[in-house]
Amino acid sequence: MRASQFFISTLKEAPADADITSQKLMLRAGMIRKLAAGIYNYMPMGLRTIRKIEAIIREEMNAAGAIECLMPVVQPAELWQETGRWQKYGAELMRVKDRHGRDFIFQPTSEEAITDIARGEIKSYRQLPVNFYHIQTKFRDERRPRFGVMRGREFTMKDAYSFDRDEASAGVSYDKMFVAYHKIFNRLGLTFRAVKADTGAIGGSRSHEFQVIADTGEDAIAYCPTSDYAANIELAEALSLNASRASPVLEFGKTPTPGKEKCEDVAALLNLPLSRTVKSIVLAVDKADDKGNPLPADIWLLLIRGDHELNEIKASKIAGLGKDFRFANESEIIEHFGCMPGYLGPIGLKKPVKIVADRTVATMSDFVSGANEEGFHFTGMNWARDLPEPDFIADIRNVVPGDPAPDGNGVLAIQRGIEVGHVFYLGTVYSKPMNATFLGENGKPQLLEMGCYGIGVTRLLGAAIEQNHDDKGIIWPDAMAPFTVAIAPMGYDRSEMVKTAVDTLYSDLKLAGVDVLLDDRGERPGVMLAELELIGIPHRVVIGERGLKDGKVEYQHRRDAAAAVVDVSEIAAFVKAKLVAFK
RNA sequence: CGGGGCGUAGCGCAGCCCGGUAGCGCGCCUGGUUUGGGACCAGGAUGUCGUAGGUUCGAAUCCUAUCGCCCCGACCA
Repeated sequence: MRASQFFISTLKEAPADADITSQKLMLRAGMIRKLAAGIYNYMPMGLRTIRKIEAIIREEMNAAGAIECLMPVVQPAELWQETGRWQKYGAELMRVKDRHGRDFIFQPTSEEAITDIARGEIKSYRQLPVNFYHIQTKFRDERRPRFGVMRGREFTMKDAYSFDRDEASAGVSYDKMFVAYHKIFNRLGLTFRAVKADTGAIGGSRSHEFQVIADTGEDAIAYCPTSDYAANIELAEALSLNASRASPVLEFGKTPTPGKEKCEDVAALLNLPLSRTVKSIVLAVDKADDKGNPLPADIWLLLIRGDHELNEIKASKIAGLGKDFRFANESEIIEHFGCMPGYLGPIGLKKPVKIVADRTVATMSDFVSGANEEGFHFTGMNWARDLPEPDFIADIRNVVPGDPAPDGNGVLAIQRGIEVGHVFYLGTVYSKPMNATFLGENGKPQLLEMGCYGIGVTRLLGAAIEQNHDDKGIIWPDAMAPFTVAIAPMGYDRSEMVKTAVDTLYSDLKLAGVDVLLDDRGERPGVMLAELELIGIPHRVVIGERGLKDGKVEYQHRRDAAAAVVDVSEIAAFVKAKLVAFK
């Protein structure tokens, strides 16, 4: 492609409403333009990258036996009412009425539509297994769109849905996708990690997220460098840090701690490590009588070691506490503890509360906790001796670096990631309400076993940039780059020597099928080079009279600190040898 | 949805407090000189100051409403 025949539109300064690096760079490089909050135009440069990502996804999905189809963006409400998601999905589901007043939605995902296809078309076990996918525009009316294309409202997603005769077969389908996803993200040239993920309301055990590693990621990943354990921190299991509970050594006592409301302050005052303190977190679960009138909320006390953090997802899995807990308000706390937050603890309650101790807390001895009296903490507290054993012992904290790995093969480390893919075993969650059945070998109808598999195509652009950029701009992996090679002529229109060398290389690379951009716009060198770097084309050849006099041109990878001088006669072969596609 | 902030030229911003001819940098257009790291000189174009009301002789500026956008949080997965 000649740049003069293409559309390059860069910005020296990023628009003020861009917040993160990838969004700023995509705007500056002219890949996207914002149309509304969370809604973007994809400019020619950006679309080239999207198409490259899609092509790789298609190839690998097809290779894994999935079959492409295309479901509409606008779907009738009835399907969503069948599964109950018309209500459950909430305001994030974009609803629209047609001219007759009939309800439709903009698809945020396509389980309903594909299940409707499946129940109509799949009649026999002989048609199974089958996996359909499409690459289609999604719309989720996010409360707060942000991070550019990484959390937009409109985005492109590849979503695949597998149908199987039984759970064992569904597991095979799942594993195929798991492998295909590794191939896709490897081919895209990204550093990523497949991590165990929370299965949320759907339940079940099979769910993995594919996280692109980047410090700016929204998700925290716990992994074990010496084994293959990796999980989203929401899910990563925290073992007790004490092998067993040590025998009490200290006397139980009350210590004045005026003004020391945080564990850190109390530990400092008492000259104890933070790991000897226990913090109290008070949660409430609202109750109502048969008529829906509110009753006093159930109050729960969660105990976490002073240097740990509550994991709300884990807490929500405690029987009785459930998903609908909230933090208790001040009056509830005073009513049950007789004290304001800051000095709360499990001893000396005014009213009974349910006490949950984190696994580590349950094995602590001689610990420090609030005395339920302003300005005082208890020290030398011991389970059984000074207070009853906790009602519940559970894993309710986030793992921290250095924790033992749950698989017993080392210690955990934590890094941040951007979720770009998710594979999920669904079971019959959708086939059941929609009555999607097939006839089994026994001639009887059975529910289809399903799995779903998503890849955020447009989010991948942002994730790749978050992972691969420097202060000059984007550094695309070869497979995603809008152009793989840039030729930067110094004086294309002024020097016959330059023009000849440039044109020769350009046609040679084009003939070889390389995606090459010839910058023939006549920009000054500084502008041209700065823009090519901003756009992030990974390979660049600079050709000017200065070098050609000695028969030399320059090659530089976007990550190289300096250019390599290459014989003009060898440059085409030299470049091809550098390309991932030719390796 | 709660809290905070911002809407002035394509982009980045000043002007607003204290009402009186709408500005700066970049970009853009024309001509010239330049051409190996975001050139220089000369000339030029571009705004219903987000929108609608109100106050006033007079509103970008003060008041009210409204829309849009951004940030933090909550929510969602």
